[in-house]
Amino acid sequence: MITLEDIARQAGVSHSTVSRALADSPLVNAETKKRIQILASEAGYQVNQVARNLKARSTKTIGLVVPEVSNPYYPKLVQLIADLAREAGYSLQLQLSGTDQDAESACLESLRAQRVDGILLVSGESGLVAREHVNALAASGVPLVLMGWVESTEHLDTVTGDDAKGGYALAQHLIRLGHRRIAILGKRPHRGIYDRLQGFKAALDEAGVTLPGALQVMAKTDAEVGRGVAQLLALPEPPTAIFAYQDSLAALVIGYLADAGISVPQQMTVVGFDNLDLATYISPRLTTIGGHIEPLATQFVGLLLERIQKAAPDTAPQHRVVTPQLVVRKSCAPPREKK
Amino acid sequence: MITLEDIARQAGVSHSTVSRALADSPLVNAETKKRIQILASEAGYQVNQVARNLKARSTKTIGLVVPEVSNPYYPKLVQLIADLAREAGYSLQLQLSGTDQDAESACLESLRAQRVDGILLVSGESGLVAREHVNALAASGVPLVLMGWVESTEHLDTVTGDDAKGGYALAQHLIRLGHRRIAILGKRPHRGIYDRLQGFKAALDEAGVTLPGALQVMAKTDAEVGRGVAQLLALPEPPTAIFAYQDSLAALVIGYLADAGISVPQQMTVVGFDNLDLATYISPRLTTIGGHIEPLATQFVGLLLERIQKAAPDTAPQHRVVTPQLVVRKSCAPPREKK
DNA sequence: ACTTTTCTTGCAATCGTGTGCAATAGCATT
DNA sequence: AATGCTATTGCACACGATTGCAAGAAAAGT
Repeated sequence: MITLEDIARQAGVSHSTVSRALADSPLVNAETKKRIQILASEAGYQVNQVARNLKARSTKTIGLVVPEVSNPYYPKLVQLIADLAREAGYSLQLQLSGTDQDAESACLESLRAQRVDGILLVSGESGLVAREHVNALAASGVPLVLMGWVESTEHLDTVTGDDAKGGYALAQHLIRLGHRRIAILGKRPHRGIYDRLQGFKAALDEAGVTLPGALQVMAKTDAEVGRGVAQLLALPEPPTAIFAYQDSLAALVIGYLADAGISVPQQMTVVGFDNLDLATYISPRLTTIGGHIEPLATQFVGLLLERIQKAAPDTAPQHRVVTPQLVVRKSCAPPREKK
Repeated sequence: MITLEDIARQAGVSHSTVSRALADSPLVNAETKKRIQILASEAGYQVNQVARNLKARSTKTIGLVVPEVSNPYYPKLVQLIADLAREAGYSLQLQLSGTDQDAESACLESLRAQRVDGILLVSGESGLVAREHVNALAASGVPLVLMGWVESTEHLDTVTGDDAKGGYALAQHLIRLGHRRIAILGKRPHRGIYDRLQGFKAALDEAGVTLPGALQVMAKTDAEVGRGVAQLLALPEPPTAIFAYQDSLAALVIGYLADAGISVPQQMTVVGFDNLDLATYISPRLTTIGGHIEPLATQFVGLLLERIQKAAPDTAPQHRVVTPQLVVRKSCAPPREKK
């Protein structure tokens, strides 16, 4: 690999002059500057960022920790974050924390070792696993913003979607359509999911709609979602609408309903949450809650950049909240008349 | 940020000793080693990878260039690559080249500047944009493996899926089911798509099935896919099967068919390509071509690691090909009897 | 007691850039 | 001609870690 020194030798000057020439410093004679620049570009010189980073004590890189990227929610987020980071002149160091317990800590360690300028942490379903690591990082002054629904993080910068409001809007929508027997179906709930449910249930309560236990189904695997759907259909009084609290779940539910010969929305209303691209790929296109991911990404990156660039880092922790909205598509209809 | 020197001062030794102690070198007295290790961990010392990388002239990082991550094909690939890289002890530097023409070059420049140990390049729909950059990189000895369907890359290491075989298998499947009027629908084709079509057409040819121009629809946007579907349905003799050569397209097609009151597979057979998770989310679950992404990722990373670790870098370029397989699900049925 | 070996440690150079400071030369000012 | 100013360049150190080499002490051998 070719260095400043190599160029310097060719040009018959010192490496300092080359460094300055390539930085377009006014401290270099205009002609030699030009000459060096041409020489360097011909030689295919490329600055060694590692050395530069060491000297500059900054890497112009932000670390992004995300549980996985096979779950379609995250890629959308990653794409937005990557674009924003690039715009701001930062590289992205992606770390996938997976579902493994230790991995989240390992990711943070690695990012710290690599001296990223700041860290964006998206906690997974199991919540904030590496709590002590995060606290240590924050204490040592590494800019860090947390996304997600984790408790006891008042001392950290956070960005969160107001899932309760989303759930509320969704329930309201179903009630307005006339539904009274509404089921909830999902995988093991974590904090964010919990908020969705709370909001949803609050709206039901206000409308005087009851939610018997038989209409609340928890499934762990895809196959269990199938069994859950069958279970709901087998009830003496089956629901007229199902709230699957993630779009991918809703897609599965629609699939299993189709297996049972039930068409959506004619015979059953289904709604999801998050408004992933997936929601427009399935048929019927899904009514869901959306519009929050973009502002979440914007706030996420924006807050981190503020922390990185601010000289005074000890302002009070911020908690930014983004409100999602109802996205009405084709998966809902009024309930059929009872016969 | 705390350095070796700081620990050294606390321990009353030189920084060299600390370095050796933390590396668990046998050149340090067992007791002092222990003492230093404890001291360092208490102080929360974390090695500065930037400095270490500079000295080691290696970063234990591989760069991954991917067009985007919002197209569901890529996240699956990224996830697999990330997992493999981590297993091998490498970090991942993700770069999104987007659709912009210059961006691909910029990504490569950036990765080279950061002195990644090797580069994985996935070319986008428009083919290999940064051809001269890639050649320069390869010539300068940076390990680089290319994925994708790009012409004139015999001098580079490549990993490719045998899309022609996939297309062939798909057509065969449709023909066996009895279909004779089969439409092809897709977005602007690039090289990989081209192979899919060639294989597909070859199988049709062999079976003596003709493919009139009216049954080949190209769409640029999602909306045009809708118009394309309408167009096909409006034909005097509409097709009995549609090959949408990406799963996401197939999903859209099924959606538009539903809009027109056509049910899949009873009234129309639809097949896709790639076997994304999406294929099981939509209903009916999609018959498609799959199983290639995992081995693609394995070969991709494996070949790069071989190049990185091999002392002799001038072996002949390799071209690894992965054969995909037919995945039969629920989106196909024999054609209806003509009335 | 003297030499040789073994352990342990520190010195100093290195990786490639960036930059404060000093040095030199050229030119203008008086 | 002496002085001051400016433009240009190089020296040398710093960033934080690794590592070959030498040095010193302790132990062992004769």
